[in-house]
Amino acid sequence: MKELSKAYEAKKYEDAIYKRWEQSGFFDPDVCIKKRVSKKTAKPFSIVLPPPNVTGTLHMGHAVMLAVQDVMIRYHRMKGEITLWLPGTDHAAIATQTKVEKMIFDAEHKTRQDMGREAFLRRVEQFARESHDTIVNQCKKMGASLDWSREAFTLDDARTLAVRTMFKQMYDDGIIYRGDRIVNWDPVMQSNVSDDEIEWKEETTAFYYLKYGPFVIGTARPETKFGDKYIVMHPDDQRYKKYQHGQKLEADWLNGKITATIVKDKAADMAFGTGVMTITPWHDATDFDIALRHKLDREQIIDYNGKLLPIAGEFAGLDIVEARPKIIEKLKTRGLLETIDEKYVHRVATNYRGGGVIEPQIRKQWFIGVTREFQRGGKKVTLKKLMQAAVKNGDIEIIPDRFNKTYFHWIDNLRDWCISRQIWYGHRVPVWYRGNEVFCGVQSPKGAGWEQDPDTLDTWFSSGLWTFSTLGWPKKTKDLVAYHPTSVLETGYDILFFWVARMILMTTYALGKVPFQTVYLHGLVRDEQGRKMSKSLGNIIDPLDMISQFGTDATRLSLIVGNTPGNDMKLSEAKVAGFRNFTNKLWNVARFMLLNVKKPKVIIQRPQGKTLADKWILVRLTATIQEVTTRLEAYNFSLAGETLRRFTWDELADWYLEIAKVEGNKDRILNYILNTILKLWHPFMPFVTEAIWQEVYRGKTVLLGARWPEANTLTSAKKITQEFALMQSIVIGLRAIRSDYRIDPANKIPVLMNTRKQKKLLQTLSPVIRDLARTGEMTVATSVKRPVASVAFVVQTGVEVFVDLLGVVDKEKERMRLQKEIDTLAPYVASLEKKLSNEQFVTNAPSSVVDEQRRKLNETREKLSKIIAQQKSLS
RNA sequence: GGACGACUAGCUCAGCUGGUUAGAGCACUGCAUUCACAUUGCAGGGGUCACAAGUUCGAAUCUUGUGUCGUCCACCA
Repeated sequence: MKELSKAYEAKKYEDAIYKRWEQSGFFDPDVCIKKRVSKKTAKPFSIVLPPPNVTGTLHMGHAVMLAVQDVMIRYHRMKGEITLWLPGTDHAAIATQTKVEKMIFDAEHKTRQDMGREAFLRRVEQFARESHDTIVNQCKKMGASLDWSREAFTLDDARTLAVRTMFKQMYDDGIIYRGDRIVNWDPVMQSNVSDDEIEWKEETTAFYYLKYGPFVIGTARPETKFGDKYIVMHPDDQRYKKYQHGQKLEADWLNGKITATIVKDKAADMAFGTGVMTITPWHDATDFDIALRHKLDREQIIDYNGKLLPIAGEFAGLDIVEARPKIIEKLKTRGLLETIDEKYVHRVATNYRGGGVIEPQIRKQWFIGVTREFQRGGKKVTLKKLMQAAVKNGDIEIIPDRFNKTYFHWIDNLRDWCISRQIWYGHRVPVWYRGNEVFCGVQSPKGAGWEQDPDTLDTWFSSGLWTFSTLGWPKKTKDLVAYHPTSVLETGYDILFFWVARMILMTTYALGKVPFQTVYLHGLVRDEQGRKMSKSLGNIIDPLDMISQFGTDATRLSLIVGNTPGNDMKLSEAKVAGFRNFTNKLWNVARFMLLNVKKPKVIIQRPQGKTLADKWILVRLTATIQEVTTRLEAYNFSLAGETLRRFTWDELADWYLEIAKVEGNKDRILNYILNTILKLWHPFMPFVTEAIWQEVYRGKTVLLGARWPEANTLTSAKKITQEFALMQSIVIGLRAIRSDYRIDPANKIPVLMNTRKQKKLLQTLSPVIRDLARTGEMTVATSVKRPVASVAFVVQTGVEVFVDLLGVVDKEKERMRLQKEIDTLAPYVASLEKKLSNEQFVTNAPSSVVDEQRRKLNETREKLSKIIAQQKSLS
């Protein structure tokens, strides 16, 4: 048997292991079925990978999602389920186009308009192709066991067919419509974006009070006010009782006299300012709604480049930012400016994709009507209702469940979804026009003279189909039947609305099914101070950097342990380093076990233990298998990892292996334990476990394809645990005294034990205790005399231990040491006595609790009295 | 304005449906180095569980309120 190197070197193994996995075919469920016995009876388990942007690079957000999903996938695969993890990338229309536009402009000083649509798109596609391999290879670096044979792209042919089919179906159902509606226009990007793509930024600006006829109106945006000719007030506002709805009046305004009309509408807030406002329906969503309600005129003031139109008179052609102070000047000279509030705080809409300030505009766009009725199973339904029902009736479970509320609240406030964009990269709206004719279809219409709609679709439209478009829809493929609905969707809570909700919308509509049964939402990875990682703060922890420094397993583990659903987590390099230490510990545990085993063998059946320690470690391992399994089933990955870590380090390495050195001859049991813990750890730390597996079993099988361990609870587990705990506390007590009294490690001092009940057990265990505590001769008896120069302590069930110091004992020091013990025990005994003398407690508390307290009281009393006796005997 | 989350040892967090003498990792202190591992071992110090009131025989855990921090949502011009 070849010896393992002293330390685990992740770099030496990882890439080769990933290749080995890919060659094994186990990533592909079809191969898995063939290679393993399980077939028809096995359950399917499927996850679609939230597709990373095709032009992106791996960041901690990706790393955490890959780690969590790979834990689930590997666990279910090992359980024997037919497990599919389907990869893909997202064309991320806006992000990618913006990136390429910038690159081209920086290098060649050309805009996309300079290049033309065709040429520009060729460049974007080329970039996406080149960039694709980067992100894919980075996913592999994380050890993700994805089935690359099924890889998809949101913009490939199969997905394009799905997108067009879906669009046409919704169009035919009247759910997709085209209309003049107010949209969020980004003048910088020259496209509109959906409501969810807006980021509100708080800003302190000046707020102007202007005279408008007999009224005073307030505005933060005087540059939009040129055309204002409606005065809106609340119908119940007593101050303006004398004005009638529809009443006309003359006002002196920016460009001279204007005829204004009174509008009574509840949208006016009586408590705000003067309670009176003028409206600009073309550039404000609220105003637009008011105008819609009362069928008012709308007029465009600002063009799509953010410049003022001729209605602004002498300001026409000016950018709104430069025009504002000039307009204020004019208002002043005309005597229309009443006052200015310089510290007005309000929120400005910006494009979250780094675009400019949003200027609402009315434009003819494509929308998905979320409240439009359509037929479904003989009933009239709406998309909103379908989305609500899927979660409300329990078809989809969201973890953590508090996000249910967030989800419902979002749906309640949901407006029609604007799906058309004026950018070029993406799915073209599948609609063609010829004169007054309109054609919507999967293929372009026959005949000449048709022109296609120039707009593209919101990237989330194609992402919304992801769970089923990746499985082959609209074709009725085997995959679609086998793996849909998918089992789990795992993603960050920050895209609950963007993506999760949209998938529910699309899937319930198109398939009448939910896209997934469980949604697991992870939190954001933040820096050690809890700040978001960002380039400008320079606090980014690069997962690839962590991998190269500490290994993939350590990086993964640091993202799993201490990470709970829906909560953000803090990450530091120190944390990753800590798990690198653990990786090495596991490696060395294996190294030790191999050195102590004659021949490595795969042992799946739990062997019988001979000694107490054997039995104990088997009890603990069995409990660990059960606990880890339960935790994983409950999506409690962090606790599963901690459970395993505790077993491996605290129980196996610190106790059992040390005892194995003394007892020896443990081939069978060591083989079994090693085999089992490698399997248990594999989902969390795939590389180091596979590396050990390959070294141990000479590459005959892959751990990736091994079966998850199972074990029935052992009988007499409780007795075994108690006896072992007694042994542990004796060892710990002895070590503490050695440490306290600075006893040289080479000094093997004699120990005597007084015990009634455990004499035989302790006699059997003395060789182990002697070795672990490094003591000398050990006497166990029912009543031994305490040596003159000795110190003592008491452990469970009244076992008294005397350590013979073979010299003079510092009586004062010993008295103090015992006193300290008395000081902690005495109040405890008192509190237990008080509790048990309380009749209310004895009658109301369950008898098991009362019994337990009694037991503790007796035990502690006995211990305390012995310690007091020891203290007395000192003098 | 509404909703949600967090507040437990110096730091990061466990503590499930109320009963433990409140735990872990890191950091800290002391000791230890042929014998799997110093990316280590052994022993230790450290917490009025944010605050207040309530329910209960019993509260870190349940209820209500307060505070601090954070997140999301909302058409106040």
